[in-house]
Amino acid sequence: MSGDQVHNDSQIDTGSRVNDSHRHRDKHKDKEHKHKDHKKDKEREKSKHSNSEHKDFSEKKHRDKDKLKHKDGSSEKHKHKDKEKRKEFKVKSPSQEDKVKKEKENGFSSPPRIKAEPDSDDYCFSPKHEKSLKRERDDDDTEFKPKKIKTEDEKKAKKRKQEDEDIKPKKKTKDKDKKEGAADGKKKGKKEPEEKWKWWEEERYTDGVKWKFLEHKGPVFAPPYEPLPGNVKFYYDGKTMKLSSQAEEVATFFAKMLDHEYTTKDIFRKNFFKDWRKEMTPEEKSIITDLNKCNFTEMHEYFKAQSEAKKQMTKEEKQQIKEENERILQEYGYCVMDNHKERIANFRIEPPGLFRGRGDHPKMGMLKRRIRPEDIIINCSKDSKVPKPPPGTKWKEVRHDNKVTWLVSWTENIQGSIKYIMLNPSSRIKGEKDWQKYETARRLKKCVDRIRNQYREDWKSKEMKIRQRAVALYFIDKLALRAGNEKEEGETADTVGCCSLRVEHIKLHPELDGQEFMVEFDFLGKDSIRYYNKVPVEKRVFKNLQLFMENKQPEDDLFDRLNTSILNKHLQELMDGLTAKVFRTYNASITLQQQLKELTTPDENIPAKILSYNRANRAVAILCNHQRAPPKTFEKSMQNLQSKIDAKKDQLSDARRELKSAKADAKVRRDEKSKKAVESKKKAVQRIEEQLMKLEVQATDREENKQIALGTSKLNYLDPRISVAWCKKWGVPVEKIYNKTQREKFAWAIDMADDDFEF
DNA sequence: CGGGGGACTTAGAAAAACTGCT
DNA sequence: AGCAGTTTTTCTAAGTCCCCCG
Repeated sequence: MSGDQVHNDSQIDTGSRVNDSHRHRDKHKDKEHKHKDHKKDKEREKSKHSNSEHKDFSEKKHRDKDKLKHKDGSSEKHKHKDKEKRKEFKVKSPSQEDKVKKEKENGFSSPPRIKAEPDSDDYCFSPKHEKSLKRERDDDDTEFKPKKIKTEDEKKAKKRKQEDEDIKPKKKTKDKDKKEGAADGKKKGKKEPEEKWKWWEEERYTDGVKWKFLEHKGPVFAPPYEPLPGNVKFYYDGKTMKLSSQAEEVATFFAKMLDHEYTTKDIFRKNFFKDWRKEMTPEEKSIITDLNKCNFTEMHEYFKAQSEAKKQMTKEEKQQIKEENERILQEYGYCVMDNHKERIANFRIEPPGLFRGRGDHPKMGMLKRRIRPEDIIINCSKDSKVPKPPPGTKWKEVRHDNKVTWLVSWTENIQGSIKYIMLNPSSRIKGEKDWQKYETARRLKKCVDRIRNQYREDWKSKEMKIRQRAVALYFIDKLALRAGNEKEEGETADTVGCCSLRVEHIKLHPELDGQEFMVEFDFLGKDSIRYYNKVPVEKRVFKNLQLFMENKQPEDDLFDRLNTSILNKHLQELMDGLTAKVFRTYNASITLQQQLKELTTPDENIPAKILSYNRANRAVAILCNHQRAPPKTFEKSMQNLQSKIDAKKDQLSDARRELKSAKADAKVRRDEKSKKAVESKKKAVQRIEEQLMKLEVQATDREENKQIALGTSKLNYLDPRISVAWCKKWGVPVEKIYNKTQREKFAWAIDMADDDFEF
């Protein structure tokens, strides 16, 4: 952990980093000039500049010189094709695999080190289970009731428990009833008393198998299109025009978005119009030739009125809708996987609409078409009840693939990618993976010093490729950059990650703001969020960057001999399971842990502790560049808070004044009653002071959080056990840190982390 | 070995739900 | 009760990484 400090210092700060240019849709627009042929350019560049590249690597010349050689070089690592080891859960050849798997922490093979409990040993599997898939769907080994046993769960460990509440997959049958949801109608009041299934105390599948039994009801489709009432007109070129249902539907998509800025964007309009015309009848097509002559305002008004009306609905009506939703949730929102009822994340098929990518997306405005049953692939187990397609339709395919976790998939028409319906984060299948992710990051912690030393050595390598790899890895480690896969030109917004950085994305300053060897980063990352940062780097890195940039055009790749696949292959050799993103997880979690240590003051009250927690969380969010648009109501809400604070201050001075006079009074009168009065005034002052403090803390927290999004890191990067341990250590209720959903997702951590957990 | 497909994680915005007033 | 403000949930785009194929 000591080794981390070095890094952490630089990682934390970054006050300068978040700037107000939240998302730069346009910023790079001009330079976005034809990267079209960028890829080819790159090749060209390589040969063109090959000389310069070599000058430093004299004896390597022949090696680097021509691409052929170059390729050989890379093929070295290629031989490690036997990433079998990585594939721990894959079907393995029994022999060599065994030793490998030993190392696996939550790795689905070795006895889970879970609570590191001494007594859990006897529960370690005897080798024989080993390849057997545990978790048969023995419908009834219910016997055992996992009670709350926290510490002495030795016993629980040995047997697999089965939650009483979980259903018996077999018998569940067609109870479409489910009115129970509606029955005890009173919102959250429902009973939820059942014991939760502790999947983390069970054995895991060791081979690629993800489940043995899977049954579900299939997806919920988007409601069919309801044509507009006759009085809502569309006008073309000033004249009213009745559209065919098909064309009208697409028109409504546009009409609904009318007050969005992007309906004014050229690309959006162009893409929309093109796709809209495809939906028109030949007549419509011949008439409607110019989007600018289309008038959607009546439609737009109509939808506004609709949503207004919806808000005005009576309580009863709203309640009814709510109940209907609950019914659908009960019917379609759950599946049975291996004896347990699990929540599905997104059981509704995405409705049709106009695609809006993030940032400057070349496909914005295109029509996202309606998904029909014929587009849907169902995945479930052979012995389950296969979901029925809506009457008169069929599924595209029903398959039974238990090597994947999805229940439903379809191909989306904008990018041609596959979309899935999968389980909720609270499910076993997601939770195990999440847990495993943090275990991998903790393994990195054990060898990160070695890896850092190695890449520092590699900065001096004679091979260009290795130097590039080493510098890129340094950025990934120090700055928590994403790997940066290459993307297809023209298919998506122009964003980059580490390996895909271009020369134009960094500036070198031999000296800046009084510091030497500064690198200024400015690029659009995932979701077109701008990354802007000025960092001092080591001299060697700086020199290398100069070298990499020599004789290149701004639009050339900075690391022209590197890509994520090369990098990850290398990482895989350094540590089993290591990939670029593990560094983000590791650095995020270790930063949280270290910041919590640093910021928590033992005798502070709970609100102050929570502020410290949020600050630690914030340090991570800044490191990972998790930004958000400042809430529209931010200024106002800040003002409100401030006036609350002012009011509270007034109240406080009033209370103090009263206390004073009560004291004086007591001094004079010296009776019991006045003494009591003093006491109560004192209490009041104290109470108000506390309230004031709370408000002030809140204000600070909010201000500091203006454009920082904490959620992403909390949900995806911070080992929840660190937070849970911190809560336990300082007596902060875990609900203060995690809301209900989050507690469900992190149930495993809440259950297993003690106050002394160390990442 | 490079390109593409596939599966799964990570991401911020928007919608919906909730809360605490007045 | 209606709201304004805040928090939670939903939504789905956009990444990562692996595998397979030719």
